[in-house]
Amino acid sequence: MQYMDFRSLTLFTHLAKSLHFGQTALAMHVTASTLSRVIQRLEDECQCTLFVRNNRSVKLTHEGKKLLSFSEQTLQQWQQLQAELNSEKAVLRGEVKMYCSVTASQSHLPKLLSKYRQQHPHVDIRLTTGDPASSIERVLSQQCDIAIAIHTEDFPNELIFTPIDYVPLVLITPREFNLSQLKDIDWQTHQVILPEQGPSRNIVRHWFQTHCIAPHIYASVGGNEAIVSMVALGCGIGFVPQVVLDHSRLANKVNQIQVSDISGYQLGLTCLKTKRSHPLVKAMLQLALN
Amino acid sequence: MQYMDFRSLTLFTHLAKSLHFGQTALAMHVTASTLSRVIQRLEDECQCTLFVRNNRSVKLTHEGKKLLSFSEQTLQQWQQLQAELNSEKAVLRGEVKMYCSVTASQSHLPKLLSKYRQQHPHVDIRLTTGDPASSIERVLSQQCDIAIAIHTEDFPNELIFTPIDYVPLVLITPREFNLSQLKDIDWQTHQVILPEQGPSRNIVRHWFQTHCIAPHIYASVGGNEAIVSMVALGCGIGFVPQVVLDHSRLANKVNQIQVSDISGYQLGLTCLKTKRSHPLVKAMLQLALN
DNA sequence: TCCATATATTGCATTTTTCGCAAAACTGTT
DNA sequence: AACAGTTTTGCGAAAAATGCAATATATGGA
Repeated sequence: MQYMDFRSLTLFTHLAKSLHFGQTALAMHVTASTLSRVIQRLEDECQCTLFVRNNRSVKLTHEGKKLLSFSEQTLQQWQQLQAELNSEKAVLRGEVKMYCSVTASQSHLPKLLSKYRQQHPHVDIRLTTGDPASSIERVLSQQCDIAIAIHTEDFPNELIFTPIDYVPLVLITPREFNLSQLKDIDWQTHQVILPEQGPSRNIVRHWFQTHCIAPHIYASVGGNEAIVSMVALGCGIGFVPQVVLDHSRLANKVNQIQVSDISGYQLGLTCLKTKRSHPLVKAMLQLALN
Repeated sequence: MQYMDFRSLTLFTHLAKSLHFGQTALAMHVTASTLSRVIQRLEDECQCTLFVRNNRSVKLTHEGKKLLSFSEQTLQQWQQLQAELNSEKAVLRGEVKMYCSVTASQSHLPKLLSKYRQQHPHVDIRLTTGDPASSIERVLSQQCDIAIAIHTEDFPNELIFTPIDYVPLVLITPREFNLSQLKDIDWQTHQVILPEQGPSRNIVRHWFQTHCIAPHIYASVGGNEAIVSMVALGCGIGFVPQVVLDHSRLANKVNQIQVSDISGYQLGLTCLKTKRSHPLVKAMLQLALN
């Protein structure tokens, strides 16, 4: 007979909100298998079912809701106690080197950094921006401590990944083409601007493939901002991440078309596993979870 | 890096009140070594000292007090939640066989049983009374599920022991001898009634030994009640457990003398380790801890 | 209806953690 | 200085947790 612990409660709490084992497992840096067993143990200890789940859906039971309320309250009090106990000691000082794409530095970074600076005003943040594809390499080579990166299937095992946001891809068309729905598009006529590299490259290629479309390629360009520019100029149509568009000055020159069955990608913070417990890094990751 | 768990909190809470590793370890069925390390882990996680301790004294720090208050509150809420979750299921039914001495059945058992019956009215309790020395044997042979027993050094490993009370020994003298202080006693003159067997036998012998006293023995008798009788009759003086005296009708025929440096014994519940998790037994043990 | 896909769970080998015993270290007392 | 009572530590054994890979199962579409 084992005892309730705060880690299990944390996992439970996250799951109770996400209602998705895979996502919670990813966010909390465990495998789905581990998460599944943690929940099983919890149910064993509470002697009741917390989630009604088949392989397709996860729902919180009445008992689960009770535990959730207990759990949230307790964890919150625990955090507060910790804060009290470490109030003096925990004035974090030092330097954190970060890396992210130009886009991310405008979209997701500001909120994160402003919170961070507010909580830890004595920490210096050295930010480098550049090609998002380099994020992982930069972290691995320790050129930076934390990077904003995209989660891929072959994500290196020695890194941890903390999700920040899910970024969908949208199809954009020149405004003057006057296209507003997916079915308006004739893939034989309209030329397409593909991403030359980066994570969206494979996603887009895969999408064309499953739809048995052989697009007329106008150009393969590097950098999502460039795709927006070319589409805005009327060269063709293309897929870009939602955030890129949201922060583009050319957004009003194009039409957005939501494509339901194209997957986006998971944006998050990444750092070396070995640095996960480093106080400055830990504080940043913690922030991303809230 | 491990996480806070409710077992650690429970151990901590007990220790914070007993301020004695050995006692807490005994009460919570772990070794002192384990307890020590649990506390170390706790301190490690809180990043502060919870107890100032050398090998002679244990004191709760300011941080310790904060954690204690958190801990008590949380554990209490947890218990309540568990009660809510299991409210229907947990109507305990069945039979528990108990064994204890006649004295204990009058002194410590009533409170325990009345609480138990109140909480679990559908549980039948079969009580057998008899020689306290047989307690352990009865439990081992499964003639009973739980017994009130005295904790000894060579307590069997396959049993668990849950303390109920510490029973001091007192020196009693016939009222007419008019003795009220230890130093009034001339061990050359006054004859002594020794327990023939039982746990107090060794304690008393040891006490005489460390004080270099070779008592004049009037008689060795079996059963503490008998000692009280003989002392009351004026045959001599002797040591008996405080509880025995408190429940004796002859208490007013003798004088009590507190002897500071004679140890008493630990009274508690005992049962087979294997039965510890049996619901009916568990409920009883739980009761003894409060 | 059957298949492809997404998702939770389980078997198993490995790693990590915990436990208890015995010995050591420490401290106040005789 | 030896002792007695307590806490702590070293260490080997046992237990628990974890990740990977395989399995089971439900859902939606061809």
